[in-house]
Amino acid sequence: MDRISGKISKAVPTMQDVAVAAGVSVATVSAAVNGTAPVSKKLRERIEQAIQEIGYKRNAVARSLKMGTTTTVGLVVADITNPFFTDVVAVIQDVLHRAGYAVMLCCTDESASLQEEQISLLLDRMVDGLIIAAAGDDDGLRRHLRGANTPVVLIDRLCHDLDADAVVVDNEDAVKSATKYIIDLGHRNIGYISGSLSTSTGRDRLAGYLAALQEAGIDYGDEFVRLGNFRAKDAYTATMQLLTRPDRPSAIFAANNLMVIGVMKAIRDVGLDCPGDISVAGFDDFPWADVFQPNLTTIAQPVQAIGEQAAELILSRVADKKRREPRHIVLKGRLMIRESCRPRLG
Amino acid sequence: MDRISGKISKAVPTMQDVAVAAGVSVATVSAAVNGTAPVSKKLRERIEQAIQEIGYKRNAVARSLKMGTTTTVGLVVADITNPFFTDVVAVIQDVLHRAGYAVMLCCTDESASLQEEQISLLLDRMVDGLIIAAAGDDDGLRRHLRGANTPVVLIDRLCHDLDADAVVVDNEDAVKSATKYIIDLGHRNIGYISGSLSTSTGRDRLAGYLAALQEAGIDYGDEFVRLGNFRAKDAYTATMQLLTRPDRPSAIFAANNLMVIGVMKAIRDVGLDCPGDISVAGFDDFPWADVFQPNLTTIAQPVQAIGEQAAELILSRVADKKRREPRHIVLKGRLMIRESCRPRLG
DNA sequence: TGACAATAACGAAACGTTTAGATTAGCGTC
DNA sequence: GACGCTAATCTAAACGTTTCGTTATTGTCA
Repeated sequence: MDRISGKISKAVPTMQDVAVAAGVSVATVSAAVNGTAPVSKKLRERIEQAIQEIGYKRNAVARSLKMGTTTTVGLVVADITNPFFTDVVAVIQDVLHRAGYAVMLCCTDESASLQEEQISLLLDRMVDGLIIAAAGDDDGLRRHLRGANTPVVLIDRLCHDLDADAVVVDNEDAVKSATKYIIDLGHRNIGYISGSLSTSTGRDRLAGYLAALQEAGIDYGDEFVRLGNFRAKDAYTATMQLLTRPDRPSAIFAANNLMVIGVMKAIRDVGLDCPGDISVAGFDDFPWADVFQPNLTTIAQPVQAIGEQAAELILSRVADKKRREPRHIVLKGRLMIRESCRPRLG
Repeated sequence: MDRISGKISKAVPTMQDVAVAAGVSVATVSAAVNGTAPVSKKLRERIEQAIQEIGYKRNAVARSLKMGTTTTVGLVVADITNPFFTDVVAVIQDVLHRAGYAVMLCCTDESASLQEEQISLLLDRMVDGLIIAAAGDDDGLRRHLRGANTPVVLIDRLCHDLDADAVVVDNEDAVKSATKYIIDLGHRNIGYISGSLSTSTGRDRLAGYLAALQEAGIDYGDEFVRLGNFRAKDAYTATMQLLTRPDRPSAIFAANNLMVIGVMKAIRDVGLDCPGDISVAGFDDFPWADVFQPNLTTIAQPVQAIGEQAAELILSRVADKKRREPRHIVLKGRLMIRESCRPRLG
C-alpha cells in the first residue's frame, strides 16, 4: 500500500485530510458532515467533493469517545438456538437498524456466570443500552447492572428487584388456560415439564399449571412436575421419569419449545403415540408446528410485538436519559389448538 | 447522582482518577492494568486497590481509538431465523467470546442493498474482522469490501472474484448424492425447489441435482425446477406449480430447510400425503427432523465445524494482518436417510 | 568516588472526533 | 467611517487511552 514516495499515503483518511483537501478547518468539515452548524453552500460542496475524492468515512470510534455514545445496543439472550429468541432477535435487529443502531449479540447458554461475563463485555464497550433475556440468578445481574447507568430493558424474563423496563408475556394466564383446555378434555394426570425455577418464566408458567389444577379441584399438587430447564435433553429424561410411572400421565405440557422436542422423543422411545396414547401441548409456537405430525397445540407468543416494544423502549430510554418510572409491558399469549391433544378415553 | 458538594463525583471513573487515588501517573496505571511494562509490586498493589475502591473499568472505546483495534467482529447472515444460520452463529459466538471478542450481528434478509448497509455500519464501527454469509449480488459486496482492508471470512456462500477466506460445504456433491438416492428409489420425475441463483449455494446445489439426473440418463433438464429463493412462502407457491402439473413429480427436493416447510404445506394443502403419495428430501438438518412425522430425510451440514473453522480463520487473520493466500475450506455434507422418501410404486 | 547499566516511573504527544468560544467577514445604520 | 449585528469560519481544548522518549533511582564495578 504505502508508496515510498516522499509522502506516505495514509491507510484510512481522516477529517483532517478532508479539511486540507477542501482548504477549510476540521471544525467546518465536522459541521458539514453532521449538519450541526450552518456552512455556506460553496464550502459544503467543496467538502463533499473532497470526501468523495479521498473516500473519507467518519471514524465511529473516535466519535463515540467524544460523544460518549456508541449507537450500539447489547442484546443478551439465553439461547440463540431457540426459535422463540431468534424470532424476537430478528425483530429487534430490524427496528434498531432502522434507527441507525448496531446490535451486539451475546448468548449466555442459560448460565448465570456466562451472563455476567457477557454483560461485562458489552458494558466495557460502552453500549448505549442493553436488552436482556435474563438467565439464572438475579443477584449477579443486579450487581452488574447497578453502577453502570446504562438503560436496560428486560424481555421474556423479569428480574426481581431491578427497576428496569420490561416486556413480558402473561405466562401464568397463558399456561393456566392451556392446562384448563387439557383438563376440559378429560385428562386428570397431567405431566408438567418445567423450565428452570430461577427464571420468572419458569416460576410463572408453573404457577399457571398449578392454578388450573387447583381451580379444577385436582389436588395432587406438583406430583407430576419435573424439571427440564428449558433444554430438550433435560426434558427427555424428565419425561422418561413420568412415563415409567405406573400411573403415567395421559397428557404432558412442556414449558417451552425445545422441551417439547425432548418430550416427543421420549414418547416415541417408550413406544407410545401422540396423540393416540398421550396428549401433548407446549409453550411457544413454531413455523412447522402445523405442518408436521402431530400438529402441535401450543401457546403462541406475540414475538413481533415483544421485539418491537423492547426495541422501542430501549430507543426511548437512550434518547432521553432522564430517569423515569420503569415501564412493564405485559402481553398475552394465544392458545393455538391443533391436534396433539385428544379427549381422554374411557 | 452528582452531589452538589464542592467536588462533583464523576459519572464513571477514568484511569486518571485511579492514578490520583494511587498517587502515580496514568502511564503507570496503564502499564499495571495491561502488564505492558514492569511495575513494582508496591505500586501494583496500590493501583489494584485504588481500582477496586473507585470501581474503575477500562474504557474500551478510548482504547480502541488509540490501538486501532476493537476486538469485535461483525457477523452478517442472510436470515437469523434460519436454524442453520443460528446454529452456526451460536458456535462462532462461542469461539470468539472465548477469545475475548465481541460479535456484532447483522441480518440482511437476503437483500443485497440491506447487506451493503449492514456492512457499512460494521465497517464504520471499525470491526476487526467480518464473517459473512453473502446475500445477493457479488458486485456490491466486492465494492464495499475492497478499500476497507478488514479481513473477511465468507461462510456458506462464496463470492466470485473476492479473494477472501471461506468455509463452505461441497453443495454439489451433497445434492448429487441425495438426488441419486432418490433416483435409486425408482423416482423419475423429481421436483427441485431451488434457492436464489445469485448465491453460490443456489447454483451449486442445483448443479448437483442436474448432475445426478444426467448421470442417470434422465434428460428433462430443468423442467421440474422451480425457484423458491430460500423462503418457505416462495417454496409453497413453487411446489403448488409442480403439484398441479398433469405429470406431477413423485418426489421433491428442497434446497434448504425453510423451503421444506413450504413444500410440506403445499403437499398437505393439495391433499397429498408424504411419504405415501410423494417423497420429500431437503438440504439442512434440524433438531426435530426425526421426532415429528414424517421423519425427514435431509442433508446435514457440519454446523459445528463450519462455525469453528470460520471463527478460527478470522481470529488468525486478525492476529496477523499480513496478506496471505486466501484459504478455502470445503466440508462435506451428510445424507441423513429417514422416512420421507419411499420407493416409487408401480 | 565516579561512571555506567539496568530498572521503574513519569510527561506528553498522539488517536480522530466534537464543540464552546474566539475571530472574521459582510452589511446595513446612524 | 465608526458601530453593531449576524452568519460563517476557525482555534483549541477536550474525550480516555497507549506509548515513546526522558528522567529518577538504584546497584555494580572499576
